[in-house]
Amino acid sequence: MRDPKEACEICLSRKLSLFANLTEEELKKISAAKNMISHKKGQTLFYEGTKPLGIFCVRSGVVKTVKAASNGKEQLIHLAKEGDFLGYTSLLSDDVYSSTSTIIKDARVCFIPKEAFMDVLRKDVNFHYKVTESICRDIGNMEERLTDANQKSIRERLAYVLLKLVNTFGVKGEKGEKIEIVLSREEIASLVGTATETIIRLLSEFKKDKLIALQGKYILVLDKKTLSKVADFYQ
Amino acid sequence: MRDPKEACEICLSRKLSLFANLTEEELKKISAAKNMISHKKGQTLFYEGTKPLGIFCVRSGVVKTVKAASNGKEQLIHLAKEGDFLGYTSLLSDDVYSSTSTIIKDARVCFIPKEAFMDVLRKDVNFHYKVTESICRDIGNMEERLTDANQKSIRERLAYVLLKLVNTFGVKGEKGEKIEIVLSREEIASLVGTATETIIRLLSEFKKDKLIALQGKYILVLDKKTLSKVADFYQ
DNA sequence: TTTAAAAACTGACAATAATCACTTTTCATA
DNA sequence: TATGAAAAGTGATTATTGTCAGTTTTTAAA
Repeated sequence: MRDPKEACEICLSRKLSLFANLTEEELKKISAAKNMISHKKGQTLFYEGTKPLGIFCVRSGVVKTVKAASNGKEQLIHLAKEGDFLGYTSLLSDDVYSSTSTIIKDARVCFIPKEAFMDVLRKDVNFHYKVTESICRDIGNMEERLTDANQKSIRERLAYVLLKLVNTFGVKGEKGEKIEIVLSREEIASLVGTATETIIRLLSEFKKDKLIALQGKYILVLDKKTLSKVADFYQ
Repeated sequence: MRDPKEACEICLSRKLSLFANLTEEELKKISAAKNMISHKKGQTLFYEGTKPLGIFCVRSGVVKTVKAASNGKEQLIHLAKEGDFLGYTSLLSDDVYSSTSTIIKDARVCFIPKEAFMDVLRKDVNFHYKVTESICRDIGNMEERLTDANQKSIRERLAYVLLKLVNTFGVKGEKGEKIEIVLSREEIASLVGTATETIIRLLSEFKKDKLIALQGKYILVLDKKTLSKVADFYQ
């Protein structure tokens, strides 16, 4: 569904994004070129293997990015929220999308065509710097995730993933912090890199140990401190 | 050991690097600011957690980059050879080094101080593009590695690592391709993300199955086709 | 409200990989 | 070339995780 545009100049999510410090003029250019589209859970923004024609900027909602392994399994690479850009690394390396992005919480997403984006990148050195800086930070994060994936047990990794989720999507309540995003057991499994059944079993162990609680579809993190310990060391 | 400088202008490795298309003037600036240092196997270029003061460019030899997991284990992140840059993502994200880089094959490495590097980056938009493009490609590679790490068995991953090594360091011989780099079983284990004993056992299986052969310290890849199959599917 | 499908969950079992406690081989150097 | 240390290799055992074959619960739509 194509929405009436909301100008980038007045967009609140923008403040959180790489566009935070663009000039009025640059924002107008992008606003003029972009589309804002409302998406329902389950809709897909782009598919692995197709060619990027621009970049996506999340106004609201949550988008998951998934990569297919050559043996058919799937890896959840990233969860994008308000202010996050999607698909720009493929655009910038002039490659096809390395992964598929799908809405998992109803979202409004702006699409900015390649030319408008590249134009700002070309003309605004500060913006280019910010982009570079952000990508370099991503590399650091990926190195850490790779290290964890290879050197830690599933139990440690799940604990770590829960802590990351609570950092990004956590909302403090009376008892513990609620992860304000619904992920199926299968999706958590694909994020951690394990079988769905293993996630189910570990979550109920964590629950038994009072590290987490379940509130309907949501996970409440009760004991971050102990969870951090579980994430770091074989107990 | 500090060496007499070899000017970037006449450096053969440069053609393989991100510096390939710099102007004469830019190269002179960098040449003037840099140091070339010869390193023996085992010496370390920089340590995880320290602040980058510039970037490293490999003239010859091989450098491994290793990251410590929070549980004390180690992950081999990258093997850099002639023409490869090291430490620039940490520099560009204004962060401490996320990993440690150590020589594993006697090397000559140039150190380019931050200011000289940033100066070229600031003034030469094309160079900045090339850097961005390269980092974005790295992101794609890391996504693939993460997916493999999480979704594949050790056997598949070892097969995949051997294929990657032969692509990068392979030299064709009469029978198969020789991986022209000496890695200990422990280092291969840290690259694949498993125990040393597991690597030893799998390598001798691969040898038994005539996928590889051992020639002293070197590994010969005999059957890339079957190895690719092993890398992709549970047999 | 019924009903079919999807998701969550459980238990048994098998497979994979880690760990430990060695032996053997290789290598550097005294 | 002797020798001690490091690396490679082996075997037995255990722990972890995956797979399969279900049941139960939840959800969405008729």
